[in-house]
Amino acid sequence: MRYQKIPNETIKRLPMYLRAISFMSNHDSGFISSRDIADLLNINSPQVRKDLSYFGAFGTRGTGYQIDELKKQIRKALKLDVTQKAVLVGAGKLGSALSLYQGFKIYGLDITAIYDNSPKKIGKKVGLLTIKDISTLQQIKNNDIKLAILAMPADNAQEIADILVKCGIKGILNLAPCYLKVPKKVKVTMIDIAVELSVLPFYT
Amino acid sequence: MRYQKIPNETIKRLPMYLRAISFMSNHDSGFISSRDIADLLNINSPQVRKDLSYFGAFGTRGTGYQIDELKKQIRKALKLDVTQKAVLVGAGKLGSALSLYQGFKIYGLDITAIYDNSPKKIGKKVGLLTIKDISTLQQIKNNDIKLAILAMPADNAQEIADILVKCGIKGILNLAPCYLKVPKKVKVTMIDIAVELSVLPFYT
DNA sequence: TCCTGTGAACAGATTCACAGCC
DNA sequence: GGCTGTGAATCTGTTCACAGGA
Repeated sequence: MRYQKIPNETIKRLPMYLRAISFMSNHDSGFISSRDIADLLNINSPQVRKDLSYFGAFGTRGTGYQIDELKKQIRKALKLDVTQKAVLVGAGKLGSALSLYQGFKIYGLDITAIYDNSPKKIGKKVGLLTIKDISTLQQIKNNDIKLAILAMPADNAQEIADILVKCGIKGILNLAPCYLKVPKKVKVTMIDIAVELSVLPFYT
Repeated sequence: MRYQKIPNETIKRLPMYLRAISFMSNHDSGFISSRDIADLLNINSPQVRKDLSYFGAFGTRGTGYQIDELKKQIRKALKLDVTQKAVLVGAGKLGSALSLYQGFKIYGLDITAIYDNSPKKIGKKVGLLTIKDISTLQQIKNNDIKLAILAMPADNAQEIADILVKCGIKGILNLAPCYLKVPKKVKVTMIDIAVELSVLPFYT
């Protein structure tokens, strides 16, 4: 395989492949084909093969992909072969829902701390984590945490984002309905459920 | 303007423009330029103009777009000029967070009901809504509801989706980490926060 | 001069067809 | 026969340059 720039769209699909494989790990043969994956995600199979081929040729012609090997390769491609620590800011309903969510595990993501500014919440437990005072957010600097989830109202999200960037955070998942200004080296993904819902009527 | 197919990417950006405008409604002049919008969203201004031009030419050269008119036109393009009713399935932490979220308003989206299967929750209130028994979900058939949000575990999401489709739902926002099989005429958007987070390390 | 509207050039992503190996 | 890997063709979306009106 010659070097090619990897499309962003490919990167977005890789975690979906990983989950699809987890769904099907009960495949008795230990192998899975590009078509198996494609059917589950409603895409076509050359797409799956092309995506995977950007990272090497680890399938077997006539047989498919060995499941454990494929998982390992996708994790490696996404840099998820080491556990990635994340910090959660905001312990409202959304934040606590996320801290209890088990779906991060298959990606090797680990929510290591949760912060809030409400005195009522600080010190309380959600799952295994104790909610910490947001004014102590700088602590994360020493803990090799590269990811953050912002699950808080929009009004002081920028302020928190600035602190996170200072603490060396490299990627932010922003669930607050506002646009964050960050240095170019920091990657921000924004999810706004209202935006996603508002697009649906167009297609009806 | 001649007829052209409207890119999906354009449709995704329109609600963002709408929110950007809402942010800036305090613009004293009553006008806003493509550059104002572009700067806020970190995109470039010809993109904004091209997107808007698919739906007609409602700007004024030298001046920009009249804010109220622009809002009206974007709402119309997205079919949000009438209130779109949505039903929420799942009254866990995520579901109740959504039912209390005020951000749907600017899009004319109205959460009209919330359902759950837990006897503990049925009958309780979240905000202004009373949680209804999921076994009565068919009620929505008579109420001109075209949208649904699935905020529930993956295990019986497909079953609920089937009922929703039978009830005439045209668009589903799926927050459960599973792929839904629905007829082609039904549009499904899936949001998986773990997937979004798992993509970030690649870019670090 | 300022800013919109838009065809044309360009860049990015998907699909396809098929060679190659099990 | 079955399934992968991949260049080439196609399709989709973005950027640019500039004409033209306020």
